[in-house]
Amino acid sequence: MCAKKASEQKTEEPRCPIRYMLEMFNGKWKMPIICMLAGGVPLRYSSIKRKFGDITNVMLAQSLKELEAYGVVHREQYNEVPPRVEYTLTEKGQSVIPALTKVAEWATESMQKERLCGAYCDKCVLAN
Amino acid sequence: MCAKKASEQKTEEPRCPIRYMLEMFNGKWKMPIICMLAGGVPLRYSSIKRKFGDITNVMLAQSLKELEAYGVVHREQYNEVPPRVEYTLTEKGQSVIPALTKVAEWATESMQKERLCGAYCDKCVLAN
DNA sequence: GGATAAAGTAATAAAAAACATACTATCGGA
DNA sequence: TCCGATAGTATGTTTTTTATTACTTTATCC
Repeated sequence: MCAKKASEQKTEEPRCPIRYMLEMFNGKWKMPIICMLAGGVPLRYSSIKRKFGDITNVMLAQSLKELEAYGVVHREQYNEVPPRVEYTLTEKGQSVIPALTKVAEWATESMQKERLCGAYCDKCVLAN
Repeated sequence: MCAKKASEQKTEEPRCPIRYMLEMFNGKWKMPIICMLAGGVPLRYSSIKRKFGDITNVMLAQSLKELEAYGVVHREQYNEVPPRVEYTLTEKGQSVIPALTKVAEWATESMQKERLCGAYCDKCVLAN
């Protein structure tokens, strides 16, 4: 009836949208990457890596690849030497920003109420 | 300057609200539990367990305990036999619902565009 | 000719999350 | 006296994530 990804064929239940989102953005880095790209400026692999400071090649490459597979991140490769690869949000990726911003606003307010210094984040564009 | 939880004392950086949220709702079950409680009806331990169907005692008890520690879930114990314990969202827990609803709406639209049958979820109240 | 930069990959190890199974206390009812 | 229901705990195992370290390619610069 409805097309499903191979990994989801096993269940015929209607899928929970929250779980769909959790699957797409699972792990430690995917949402922060989306936030970082939310500014609209194309970012190179090395630039993302430098901005985070504490992400490994393995995690960054894997996260970007999975986000690309989900259609939220676009990878543009320029055949230069040394190679240049730029990442941007796709239309789908951009479409999640308003919702993520809501979440970031809520989180910022919560942190402020608890005096947890959540005033701003220098790595992502949201809630600034 | 700002009060911080013990676990966060190590870093003096401003915290990213998205990471704060990810820490609070980490794992497979916490967001779905919040969604399930979003209806406003107090739910018993066994009732939550039954609604999910595939959550273990360990995961449910642990998730509820952590959500309680973060102040988003309230646990009310009635000293009856057999024991009765009811869970509800706290004010803080309720305050996240609009943001989560935005996310659920985005996810539902995405799933529909991809024909992934995301029309509704019978376990949570959001995006219905 | 060797160092350097970018954007990764490969292989392995460590840590964390999730799962499976069994078990507990208490009291009322059959 | 044994059974069942509730709300979990205890313990061990498997699975998944994350981290560590080293390595690759290509062409230009010194």
